[in-house]
Amino acid sequence: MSRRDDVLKTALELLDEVGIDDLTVRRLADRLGVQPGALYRHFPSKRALLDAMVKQIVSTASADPPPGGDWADHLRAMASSARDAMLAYRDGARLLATFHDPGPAAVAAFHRIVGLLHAAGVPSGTALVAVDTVFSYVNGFTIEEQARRNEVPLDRRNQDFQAGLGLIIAGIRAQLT
Amino acid sequence: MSRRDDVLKTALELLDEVGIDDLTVRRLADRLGVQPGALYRHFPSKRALLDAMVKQIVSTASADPPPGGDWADHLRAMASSARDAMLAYRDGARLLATFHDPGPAAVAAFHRIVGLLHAAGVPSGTALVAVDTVFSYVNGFTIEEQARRNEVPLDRRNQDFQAGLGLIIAGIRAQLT
DNA sequence: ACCTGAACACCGTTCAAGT
DNA sequence: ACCTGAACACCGTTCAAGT
Repeated sequence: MSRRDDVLKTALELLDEVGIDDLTVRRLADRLGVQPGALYRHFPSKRALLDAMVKQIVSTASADPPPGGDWADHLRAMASSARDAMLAYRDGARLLATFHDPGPAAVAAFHRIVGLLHAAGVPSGTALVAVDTVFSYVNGFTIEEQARRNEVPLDRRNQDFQAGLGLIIAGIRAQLT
Repeated sequence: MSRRDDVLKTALELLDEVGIDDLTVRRLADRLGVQPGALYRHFPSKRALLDAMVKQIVSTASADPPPGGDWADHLRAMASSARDAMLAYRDGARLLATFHDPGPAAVAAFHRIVGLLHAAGVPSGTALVAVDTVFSYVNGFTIEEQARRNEVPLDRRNQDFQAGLGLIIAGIRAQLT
């Protein structure tokens, strides 16, 4: 574990404790027992640190499809996995939303699920819209649930999330030839 | 026009020019030709100013349903109107996402459209999920399109937005009794 | 009623210098 | 390689004092 990884790990812990608005270079330095300027030996800027945090969070969203599932199962698994990754840290969804530039793994996963829908009978244009729509929904839903922290119990939020997802999947199913 | 309204109007102009990350009390004071502390005569905090900006933006989202339209037309009109309100200012969606204490007008509009779906044959639980899903989608979509500024032409974004919305509406339609 | 002047406790960032 | 010390240009906020 390099010092850089140590800084990154501590930054994620701090994010989870204080939220993104109070995630400060100086606070992070304090927690590491170091002067603020010392962090710039490991990351060229705060933005670069945030990017590394995003990359770390995104990497936890496993893209493994459930074996034997149909396209709807894959779509549900992918959406749930994305949401879970964001929920793992306080303000995770907001952090990812400000970030632009999906990594090659995310792009690959995106195209794979689009191909799956196409193979299942959805016109490829519609398949693209469908996957985009699901991700807009996941991001919007998760940002909102994290904004209202603990206001609604997790069980209920999970239920609502699946219900909305089911609605979109029903809409996709209606486009099947 | 009170001085408070003048400050609010200038704040919205500044937001549109520099974005929410560079919207600063000091910059705003500078533009108003005033010392930073003077703004606290009109708003108790920056957060209160942002809240007022949100309220102003939300108020432009007209809740008038199109005359003679069915529930799908109403839902489309409401979703488009919400998106248009956010698009009116740079980072509008992000600004609304961080706060979004829905005013009584928004709550009323929400319940009205839920009632419409219910009257059209959607079970009331499903109607609630449907409207929530549409708003999660609208927020997620608009945050993303504003994050990638000008990368995609507006015509294309409008098309994509309507396509995704159509998918969700098709899903709702599939739940009609 | 509205603003100034001046302070306070913060912020991200840079860089010569130390080990 | 990693960090200190010290500075720089910024933040939001407060408040006595002016008009």
